[in-house]
Amino acid sequence: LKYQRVELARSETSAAGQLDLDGSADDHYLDAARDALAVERLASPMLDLIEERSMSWLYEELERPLVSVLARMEENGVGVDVSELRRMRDYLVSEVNRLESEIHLLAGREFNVNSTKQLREVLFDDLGLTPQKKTKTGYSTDAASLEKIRDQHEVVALLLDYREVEKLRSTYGQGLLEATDPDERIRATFNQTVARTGRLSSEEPNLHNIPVRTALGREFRKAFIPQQGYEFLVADYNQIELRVIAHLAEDPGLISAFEAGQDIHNATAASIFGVSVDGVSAEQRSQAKMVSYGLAYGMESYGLAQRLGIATKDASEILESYFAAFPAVKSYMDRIVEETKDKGYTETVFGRRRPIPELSSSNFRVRQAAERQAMNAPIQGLAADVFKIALVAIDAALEQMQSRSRLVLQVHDEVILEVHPDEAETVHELTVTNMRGAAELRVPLEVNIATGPTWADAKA
DNA sequence: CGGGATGGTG
DNA sequence: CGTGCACCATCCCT
Repeated sequence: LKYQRVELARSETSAAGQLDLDGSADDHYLDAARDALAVERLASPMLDLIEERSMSWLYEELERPLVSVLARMEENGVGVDVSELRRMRDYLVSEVNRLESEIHLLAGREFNVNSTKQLREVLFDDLGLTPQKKTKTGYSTDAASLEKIRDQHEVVALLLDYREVEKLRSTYGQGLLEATDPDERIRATFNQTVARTGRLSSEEPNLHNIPVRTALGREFRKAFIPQQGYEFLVADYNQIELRVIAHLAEDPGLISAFEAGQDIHNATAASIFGVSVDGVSAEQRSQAKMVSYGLAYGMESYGLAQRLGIATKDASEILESYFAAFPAVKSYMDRIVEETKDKGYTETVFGRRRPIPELSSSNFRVRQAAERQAMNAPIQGLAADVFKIALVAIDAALEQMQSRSRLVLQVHDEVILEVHPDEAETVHELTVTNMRGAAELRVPLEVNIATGPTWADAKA
């Protein structure tokens, strides 16, 4: 147990024995006593460090108040419709069984479909299909690789279906039921000090990755419900990371698109492909979306090509067009990498730091990964700051009005409340106001908001 | 137990 | 040559 200038040696724990009044010494008490001692010893030097690094606002006004907000959310938990969950699990179990049998039939033998090792043998040895990329242990069987050999054998499409259904069955069907308390609520742990960018994370269970992209997966959101007589209110930031990029890069084109309230992906596509905003095709909009998000993470033409299913050369042209249309974004990315190299860490306007020492690595790959982190951390970090400010403010506003409505979930840029009908209008209003007003960026913050009887229904 | 592969979210 | 950030859970396998 060691931190900076303070070290609490193992021997110190013997002093904790003094708390053991009845003599029935127990590891549990020793641990608690050691924790208490550690806090006592660490508080002062750590507060000094916070002050020294000008992080007092971040700590006193944001992170510390957030502790009790998250504690309340954890304690409340979120309601689930257990019979709906069971129905889904049962359906998924039967589908998995059906697909497994069909796969065994087509493969010509029984094997564990969940074992990549066995699956590899079946696909590439028995059936002689064409391997795509490699992993550390052999040929890859991931979805992208299977997609490329879909036409070589009819079992491949079934495998892709199987993977989707088995994922939903195990992680969500079975997993969420096992995580449900007797009062039919799920209580996750929200970690405040795990994600290096300042985001929150959720574990046991992870409520930050409940499916939404496929129709079948999205069904799980129907099982998340408010307490009897209440309604869900879901509010999320519209394009917060792209707005943060516009803010940080001070890019005139991005800023004016957001100020004009344009559909940002349409506007981006129009700029990249040199067409009018009305003349953007669905494919162009979709490609523009991939470019916008990809670049926030330092994606290169190869990666873009993989995701768009086009030639690297074409992807490279699209990227060039993007940076030509939004030149400030390019210079911002270059600038932030250099700055981070000098300082050794990235920093958000609210003072949140992320050290990135690997920027000086002699290993090219490590250094390149570090550069991408340096590009991404200020963006994801500032978005996280803004979101946390809103969360604390919403909670304070609810507290102040002695509300019966309460926060039950948050997912990076989205908050979910269960709202008492009498408070619907007030809570709607305070949620939007506090989210929009969380920070003053060079572009407006917009919030989508909707209500409904389940998480699935509360989508605008 | 822990690493690797895979895949779910923002 | 390798190729997008941040997480967490499940399953296999050693």
